[in-house]
Amino acid sequence: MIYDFNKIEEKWQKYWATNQTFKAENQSEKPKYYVLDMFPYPSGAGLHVGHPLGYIASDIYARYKRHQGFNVLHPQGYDSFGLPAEQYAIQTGQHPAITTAENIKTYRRQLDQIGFSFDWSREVRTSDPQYYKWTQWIFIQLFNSWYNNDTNKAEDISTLENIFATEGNANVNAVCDDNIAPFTAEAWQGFSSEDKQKVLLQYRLTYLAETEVNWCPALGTVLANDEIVNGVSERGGHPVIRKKMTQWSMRISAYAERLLQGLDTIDWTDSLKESQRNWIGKSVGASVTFNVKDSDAVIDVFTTRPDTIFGVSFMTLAPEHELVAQLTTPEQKAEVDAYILATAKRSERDRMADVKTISGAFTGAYAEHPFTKEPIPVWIGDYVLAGYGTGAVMSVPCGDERDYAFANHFNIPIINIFDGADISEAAFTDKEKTVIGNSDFLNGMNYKKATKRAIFELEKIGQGEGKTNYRLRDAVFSRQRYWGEPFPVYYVKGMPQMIDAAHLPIKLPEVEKYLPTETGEPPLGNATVWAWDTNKNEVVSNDLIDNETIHPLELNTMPGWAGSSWYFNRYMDSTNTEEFASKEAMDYWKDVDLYIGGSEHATGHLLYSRFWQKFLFDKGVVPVDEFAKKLINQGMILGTSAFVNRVFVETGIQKQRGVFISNDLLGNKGELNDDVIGLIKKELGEVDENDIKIMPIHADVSFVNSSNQLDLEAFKNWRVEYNEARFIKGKDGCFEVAREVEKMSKSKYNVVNPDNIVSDYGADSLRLYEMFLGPLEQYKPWNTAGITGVHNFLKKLWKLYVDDNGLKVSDQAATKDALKTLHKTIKKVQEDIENFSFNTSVSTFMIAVNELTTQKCTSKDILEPLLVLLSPYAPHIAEELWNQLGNSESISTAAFPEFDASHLVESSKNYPISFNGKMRFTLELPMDMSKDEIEKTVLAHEKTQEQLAGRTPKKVIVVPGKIVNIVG
RNA sequence: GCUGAAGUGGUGGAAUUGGUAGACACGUUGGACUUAAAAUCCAAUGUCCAUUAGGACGUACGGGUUCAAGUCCCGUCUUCAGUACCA
Repeated sequence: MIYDFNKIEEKWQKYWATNQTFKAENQSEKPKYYVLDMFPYPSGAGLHVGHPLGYIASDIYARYKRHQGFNVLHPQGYDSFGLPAEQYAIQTGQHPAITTAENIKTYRRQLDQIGFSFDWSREVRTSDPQYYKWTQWIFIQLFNSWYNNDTNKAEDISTLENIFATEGNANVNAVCDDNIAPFTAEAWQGFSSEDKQKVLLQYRLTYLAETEVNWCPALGTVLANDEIVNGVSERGGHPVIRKKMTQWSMRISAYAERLLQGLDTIDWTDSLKESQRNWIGKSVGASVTFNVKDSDAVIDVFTTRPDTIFGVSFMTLAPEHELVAQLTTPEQKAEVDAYILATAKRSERDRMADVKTISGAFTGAYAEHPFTKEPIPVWIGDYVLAGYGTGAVMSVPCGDERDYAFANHFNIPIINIFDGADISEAAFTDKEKTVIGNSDFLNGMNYKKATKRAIFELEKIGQGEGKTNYRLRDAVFSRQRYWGEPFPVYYVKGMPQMIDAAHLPIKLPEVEKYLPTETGEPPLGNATVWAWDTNKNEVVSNDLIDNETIHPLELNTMPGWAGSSWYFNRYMDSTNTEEFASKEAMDYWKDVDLYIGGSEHATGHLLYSRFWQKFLFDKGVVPVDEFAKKLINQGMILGTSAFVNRVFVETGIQKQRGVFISNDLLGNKGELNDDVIGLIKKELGEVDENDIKIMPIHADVSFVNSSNQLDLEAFKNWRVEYNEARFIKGKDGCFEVAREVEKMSKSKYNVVNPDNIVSDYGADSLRLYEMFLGPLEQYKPWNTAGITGVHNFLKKLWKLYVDDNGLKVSDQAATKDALKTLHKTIKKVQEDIENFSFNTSVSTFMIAVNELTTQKCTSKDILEPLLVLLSPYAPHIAEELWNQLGNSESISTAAFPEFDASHLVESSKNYPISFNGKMRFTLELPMDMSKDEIEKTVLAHEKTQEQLAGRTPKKVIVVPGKIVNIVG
């Protein structure tokens, strides 16, 4: 009987589906364990071999936990709103829901054939109205909440209204917009409904505000900071500009401190926590108020170095700062205006790329030093960012490199306020070695003391206080797209109103075109049935809008991260129509025990999800305030791209035909030698050698064999322009390509599809091989050639159980050697799984099978438990053999074999005998031999005498059970 | 610049507490079987020297600690990822 993997795998996949083997129950006597993958966006290209890597790892863990007796929740779903489906809709007119459904079908087929133990009964799709109903519901909860700094949690907006009605807003300690005008209780009661709504909007956890956003004209939408890479859009690489727009924002900044503190309570990778810490960007310092000479205006700054306040020799405002126009003197106006215009023209990208150029302008105004009352010139400069702190800094050139450079450039005096520091060449920035001088009451103090004292003195004169600043900005939540969650929002007199949760979901309307409207409104502006009837509580035609009972609906949709910020909770009770998930289900499953996904989500999905979880926790909706206890990042599988070297002659002949040269004819850096130039001339005729250029061009990796040789016919037929291609072949008559490791991507023609691997080698081979490639978290290149190794292993394993006559497993008692092999394997595999070191356990299985084959082991006592060990990794073959051994139940819940150390006890050890630390020979000695005896035996040995060649050893180190080292 | 991760044969990688560096695979070479090929099996395979016995060198580089260092300490270099004037 041969190992017919295709048949076996199909059989068991069917069995698992029919018997709902992996369906998790919300009640169980067993302890719970929740294993989650980051759910995929179902793209049109389908899965490539890189995608399942993390899924295989989590599946192994989930299956292992089932063997350990846990009730395991291991769900899967789709993050199915997104840009590619919409772009496709724009191009083809095909509704994104249709393409999305098709893509999901492909994904499901591909996932099923790899044999994952997902509980598909809990599948979620973010674009399903039954799912986004609850995304909209959460949005409403956020709208109806404010953040109370006194209780340090989100509270219902009604508690805030009560405070306003009884005492005004003077004593409210809330996270809110800047510059909210103070009002009394009487004033509040006198406000119109619109005025009240305007005020409340400044406190709500999601709010409408005019914000400067990253507008991408090519995509017709706003992008979040983490959707922009190097100044261009992450998807598509289109340019991004700054633009002011009214947008929904999420007051994530309210949770900055808790998001930071929470990191200490969760077991996530250090690098990931570090990126979140940097993103939150906490800095402790002081806010300082500078009065302006001859003006009522004051300039607020934030500084982390209040101890250097006597070193201030100028102030710098961001060019966009609101006071600039007011402060600029008539004499300086022309210069300042010109500077503002120049910086506005520079894109964000230019400003970032060009850090070294110092530029700025003097406003003509002077601020007043809070203590010395000396005048301080006020400058503007684009090294100060409008978006951070107050958009203004007190410049201390002696203690800050940027201020130093700026002062030098514009010949502004530099005051040295550090004792014993040399600032003739550069600023002195070492906080630890700081001794303040030339600073009145701060003289002689170190950084810590001086900081405290400076804040104390500032508070005394009412011109400053200690302050903590966070870099984390509120997140823009509106997108000008079609394929996203609609907001449950309509507008009355320009003020946003929430639709009652009872009427959710508000479904996406049909539109004819998925592009922005001609007036520049988002795609939903094309919808003709997109108005809210407040009497009937339903969406009605726009024609009926009367602004009395029928009002326009919001035209923006929610961003990609909306649906993914809470899906892990929905899996706990995904079909619930009454609640987002039942309390019982959430109390049982609580949180994700193991979350596996890519590190690219560090400051996007993983931060927003933690924010929403904390908010929902504050509202009593979820039972824990961190959603994932442990998180592991899987590395990426990279593609090995193939390049054909195209010979290109600058004068332009031969262009259309294309002449290619084998890679082995070129030097390491692609250089040409005389012989090769001769060959090229033979092919192209007389050309000037200096005009010959070699251009590597991507070739599809499927045309290339494992020896890097190109299938010329396949390449010629690939594209019309290559039909007539000519090839200068290499030394062995073959045509060789150059190879390079790159990200796996369709555009690089290096994608390897798992479907082919599964049909050629089977899902078990694919699973094992993906794990065998290397440590889970590492980036590593894919090389299909190596898969024969694990495939051979499975064939060998099969032969251990089955031969030409069928099953050959016997009831014979296990030999000592076989027991040792088994228990060694149990120990190692268990340790490996718990350390997520899946690559080494594959090796361990190989060693076990090699050993048992040598031992000619047929004992059921050995071979049956071995299947349980293997089943998380290669579940199909394990189920099949388990079944053939006479088990009627699935292997998936069989108990994990118990390790018994007694089988590993050795009676002797093959000691390495070293001389001066260098191993020379080994010597078999009994384990119970004493140290002295070992030393005596080793010294008496003839090989030792040979090594010593008459010398007397100075010292002999004996570590029983480990090593003997002779020094001398 | 800062932060994080890493650097071991031709390749992927192993060595969990300092104790036989290169497990396990791929590839390569040789052999068996075969008319041949595939499949399978066996053997060799870090580099260099040596007919053998054996020896020298060897975990990015330079130092150090130790009987013993891929592993610990100090310094340097390189690669990858994230971040980017954050006051």
